[in-house]
Amino acid sequence: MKNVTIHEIAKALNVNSSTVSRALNDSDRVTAKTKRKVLEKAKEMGYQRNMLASNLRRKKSNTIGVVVPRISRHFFSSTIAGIEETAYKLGFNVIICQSLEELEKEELIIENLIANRVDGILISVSMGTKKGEHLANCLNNRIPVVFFDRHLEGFPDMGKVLIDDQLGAYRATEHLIQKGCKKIGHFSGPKSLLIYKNRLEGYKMALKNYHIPYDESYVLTSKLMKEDGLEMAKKILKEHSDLDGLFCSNDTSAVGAFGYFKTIGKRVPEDIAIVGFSNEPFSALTEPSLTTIDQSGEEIGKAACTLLLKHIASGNTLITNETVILNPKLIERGSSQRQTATIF
Amino acid sequence: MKNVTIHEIAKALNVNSSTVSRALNDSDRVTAKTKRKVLEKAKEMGYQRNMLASNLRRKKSNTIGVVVPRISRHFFSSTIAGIEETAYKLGFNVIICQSLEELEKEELIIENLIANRVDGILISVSMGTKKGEHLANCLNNRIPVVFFDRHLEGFPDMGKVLIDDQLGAYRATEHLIQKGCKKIGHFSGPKSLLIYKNRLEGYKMALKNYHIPYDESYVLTSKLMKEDGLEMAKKILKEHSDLDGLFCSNDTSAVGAFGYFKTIGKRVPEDIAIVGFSNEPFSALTEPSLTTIDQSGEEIGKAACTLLLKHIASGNTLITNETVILNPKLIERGSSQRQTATIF
DNA sequence: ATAATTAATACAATCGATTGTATTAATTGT
DNA sequence: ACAATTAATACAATCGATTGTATTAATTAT
Repeated sequence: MKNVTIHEIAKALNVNSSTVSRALNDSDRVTAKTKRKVLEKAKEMGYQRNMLASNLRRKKSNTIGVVVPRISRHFFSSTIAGIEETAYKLGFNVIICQSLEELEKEELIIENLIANRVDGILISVSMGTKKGEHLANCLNNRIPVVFFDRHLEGFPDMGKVLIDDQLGAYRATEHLIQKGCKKIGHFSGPKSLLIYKNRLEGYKMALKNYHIPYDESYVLTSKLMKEDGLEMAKKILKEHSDLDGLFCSNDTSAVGAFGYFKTIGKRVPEDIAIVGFSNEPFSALTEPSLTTIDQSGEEIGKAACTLLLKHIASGNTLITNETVILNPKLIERGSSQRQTATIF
Repeated sequence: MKNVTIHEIAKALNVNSSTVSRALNDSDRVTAKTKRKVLEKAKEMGYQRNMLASNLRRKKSNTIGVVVPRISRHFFSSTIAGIEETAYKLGFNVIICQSLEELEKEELIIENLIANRVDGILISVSMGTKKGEHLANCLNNRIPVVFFDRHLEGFPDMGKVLIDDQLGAYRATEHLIQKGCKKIGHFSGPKSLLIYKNRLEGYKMALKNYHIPYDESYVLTSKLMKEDGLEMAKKILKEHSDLDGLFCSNDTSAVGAFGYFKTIGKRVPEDIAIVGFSNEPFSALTEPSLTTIDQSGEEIGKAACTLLLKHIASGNTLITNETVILNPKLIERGSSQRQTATIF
């Protein structure tokens, strides 16, 4: 069975293919009656518009490319959910690609997205991405780029959607203080990553604001795996048996600490209140459930996609350093629900 | 800056665009010297091949469409990872779409994939998908379809990659028996879904094989949320205080049961051993960690993609009911590690 | 040295939809 | 009723790459 094109329809109806095209696109240059006839015939013949041809002619693909390090990470998949929802509403398709944290693959992906003439690109760069020539190349091809979450410095012509890590950490720490904690520890991550530096800053700032002295020995650094959490919990308790609150830079390490506290009979949250960071899906499932900071991947995705589509719609006036900073949200759960110390 | 096409390159080098095209495609109809010249010029001019034009002409998009209910579910995102890896190796692009469990959206997606002339479609149908006209329509357009995980009955011309749920459940139950459990409960899901029926069957079969009488009252049914797990745990213990093993049809409900057992002082695994199903990322993080059945999304994705690409490569000889059934794997963790009862 | 063969490149049609311009048909005004 | 205007449709070029066929150049054979 041959592929049905507008030309077949035109022939069958004895009209010109341009009329068919206009009818299918609901142009006002064609009568309602003709439209009806065309639509009918199209359905009858099982016509499926060829987007390749359409896109080629219009020089628009109505498609945006999304590049993330790894699709199976919850944060990214929820980001994608947000992007998809937004794009979908405006009739855009989404091509999703994963760099697997490798610059080389990321470069290939970008090359490919350009070749496919996407209308724009959303990217959260890989850990291996130090330089951004491949991204600059997008702009050369008049394809706007918006970073979300992980971004590169020095690209003023690209939009950015970031989360305020410092604020998130501040809120987490403040929450612990408001729950009556006086001796609050902090598990930090590799200082090479900006997010962990910012979270540490937020922690410090909250302490300062509430007149709690900052003590370096309350801050431990690791890769924040579950085992690290356990080890750090052990270590911090040995040094500070009076610990009554803990703010972890991610949920995984919080779960590790959790486990250790339980084995030695410390109760959570009665003896030690815990707040994590990220709101991983499992943090609602722990016992007690884990208070944490929600980065809302969905929100980030929506914001990034909105920013990108706005610029596409504006006919690609280059994005001059437009940066959206989102506020993370505290998700209060069991691990921090201790009776507030009565002050009066 | 104008978009560079093969024609610009041709003009610049004073050759014909067909020669440029062939040079770029490394055809043997053009001299090595000319190829070199063309490649050089192409790079110099910043040429980016227009895939839309190429695909239109070749009537191939080198792209496959993937449709899943929800990208943020770990199982699906790991499936996609497997698909991507396989497709990528063979030079195929992947368009990922989510139906959000709605037939209507799924239909739109399929429509769109056909319009974009994808070379094939991989789909795990939505819960709302009862009929498959939209999928039949793919075959009408000579686009092969392969189901993975969730499939529709009555489509002999589409490939299928499934997991043997019954076997998985059998292994889970057998494992509990081998760990010395005698009174094994089972949390089942909505019986409308085949997977839960099959898991129940596997549970029964294991009991039978090991001469343990099947008792209906040891099987509870729910939607398998965390709260359901907690409730069911409470209920089953009330009726059967001698419960010493529990096989849950998913990890989430297992975590719920977990929590309840702990609050009433039942130890896991010493008093009650637990096995879940799915190997969600959080199941390695619970305390103790959860023994479970791994469905290996990656494997399924790879298998499905391989099957599809095989048929695309074969020039779309229709897939006559090729079905691949994968074996789930038992992941032994803490929640089932009790000393094996000495028999002698 | 010329015919025969092969290699290298040029020409032109094609993929299917879109769109500016031209043409014909229908409507309105006077 | 005829010109003027507007509505509806037809024509033809275009998007950029591919590919079968034709042509020219280079090589080999006789």
